[in-house]
Amino acid sequence: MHKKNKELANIFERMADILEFLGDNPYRINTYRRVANVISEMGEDVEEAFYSGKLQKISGIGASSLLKIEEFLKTGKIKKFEDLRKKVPEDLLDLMEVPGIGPKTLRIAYDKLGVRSKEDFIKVLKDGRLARLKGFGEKKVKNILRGLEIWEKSKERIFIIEAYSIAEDIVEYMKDLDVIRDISIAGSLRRMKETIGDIDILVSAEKGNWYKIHDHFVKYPEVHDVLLKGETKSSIILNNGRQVDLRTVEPYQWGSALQYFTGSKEHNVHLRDIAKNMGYKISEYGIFKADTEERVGGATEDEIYSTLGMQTPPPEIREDWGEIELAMEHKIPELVSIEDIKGDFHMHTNWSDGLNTLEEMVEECIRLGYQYMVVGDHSQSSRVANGLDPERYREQWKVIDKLRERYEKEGFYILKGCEVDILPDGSLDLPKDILEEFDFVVASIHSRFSEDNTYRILKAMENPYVNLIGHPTGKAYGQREGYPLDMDRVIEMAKETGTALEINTFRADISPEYIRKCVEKGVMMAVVTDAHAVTHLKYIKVGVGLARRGFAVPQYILNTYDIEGVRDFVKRKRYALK
DNA sequence: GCCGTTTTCGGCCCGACTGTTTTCAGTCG
Repeated sequence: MHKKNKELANIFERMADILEFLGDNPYRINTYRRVANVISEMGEDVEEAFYSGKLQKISGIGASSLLKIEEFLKTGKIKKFEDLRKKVPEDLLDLMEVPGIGPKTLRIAYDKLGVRSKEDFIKVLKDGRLARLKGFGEKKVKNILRGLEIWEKSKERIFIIEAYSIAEDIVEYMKDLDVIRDISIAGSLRRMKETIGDIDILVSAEKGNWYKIHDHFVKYPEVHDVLLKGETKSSIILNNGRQVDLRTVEPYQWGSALQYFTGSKEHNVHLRDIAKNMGYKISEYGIFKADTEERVGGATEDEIYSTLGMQTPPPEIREDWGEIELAMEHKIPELVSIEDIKGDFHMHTNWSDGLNTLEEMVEECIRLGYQYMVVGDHSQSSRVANGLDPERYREQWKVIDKLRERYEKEGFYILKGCEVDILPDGSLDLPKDILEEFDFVVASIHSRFSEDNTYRILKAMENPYVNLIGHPTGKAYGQREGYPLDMDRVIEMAKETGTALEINTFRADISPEYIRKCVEKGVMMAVVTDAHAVTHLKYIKVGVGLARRGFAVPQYILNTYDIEGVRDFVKRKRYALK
């Protein structure tokens, strides 16, 4: 994220916390949070947006916020924030994030027990002084202490792939019960957000079976702690520290509940606003006429949206970043889907740093229903990854040729490829004579991660044999921020040279905003797993989710083309640039 | 603090769960 966006968003978030502690108007507090959210999610530099006048047009950011933003951009500070922060100890604001602790609790501890720091607060929890106050008690204190433990453990959000596999396991476990009618992942995970807070799972069943379902849920073998257990909602903490929420609804409420719990919050707020203006009311129980309370739908998500005269936006784009307006005009295109994917362009075998053999990778690709795959082991300068020199690539090709004899009869194609290093000067780690023998070449940067690498990528794209730029931004989730990069120039050059850009499932290194830009400019992209093991390959559906968040249509996703289309793509660039 | 083809003032989502309560307050999503 752009640095100033982050700073500004934090300030607005902080001001909201302070105002909440002070007992200010909740709607003002909500506004501050909304502003923080818009700034952090807008995907472009807040300073540029301010001076281009774009920021002024965004609904939810009014005159007063704009003044504060301007003040920050000019002076680096906001006076109102400086004044406010003197009124509340920093420590107490941090504690507001802890599950079970809210502003009212802290305020009482502050006023009645003189609590000024985290240590003070833990002390009054443990010595029983808080428990003796009116409205408090043993259990409340115990809950807060447990909340503190959980908070320490899971401060960060989880990467989508980890969340996805946890959620899939639980869904499988829940399916043991035959009384469940529908079950789905909801929340930010269904929206395929790059990082996930809590995992939400939604179930529909006849009301009489709800108790049984929640009972089964809290007995999941990986449960460390049960936060709450009810007839409609339960929450558990797993041994790995992750929280999972389960909700139950009646089958006739399935669509409205799924819509509601998928969010995003911003999408739902906007949608409810539209519904209200049209004389409807939406809740997790259905869509109702506002005046008569008559229920007009809610069994499916489509019933909700179509009642409002809208297309149903795919979950991945429900972020209130323009999808609602498009849905009203019925202009959301058919986005790329997992069914469109005919192959994977980037994976490693045990010839370099992969875990599995070539044949094992082939078998899994066939199991996934692919028509082709690109074997893309590292090149020689990636020594830690056991990169291949030309001689070893040629040996690997002999193995591939053998496998081809067997599989091409079945209509499955193994493409000879590589992930060639882009060297510091932008040249490639392999000579021309071998490059031209590959069917498909991925080129990536694996060194000098802190420098501006724009020129290296631009130069690599000018090479007629480079078909795909691997993890273009260099970001590796949880390990590394990306290197400084002029992504707009990269996108332009990709268009000019006929090179594709990678949507890398395990790194999530290209943001939805840039994917959207690629689609607008007509730049080809490829969804890849960058799999280093057989078990990684199936997560391509997460990569497709990331692509969908960027409004990617099949036309600009290379995996949707058949083997001939892929070969044409490679040929076109070679002819054009040679 | 923000917004307005009903409004420039008066709304802004609201229901579930828990704990401490005898009817509700705080927190969460």
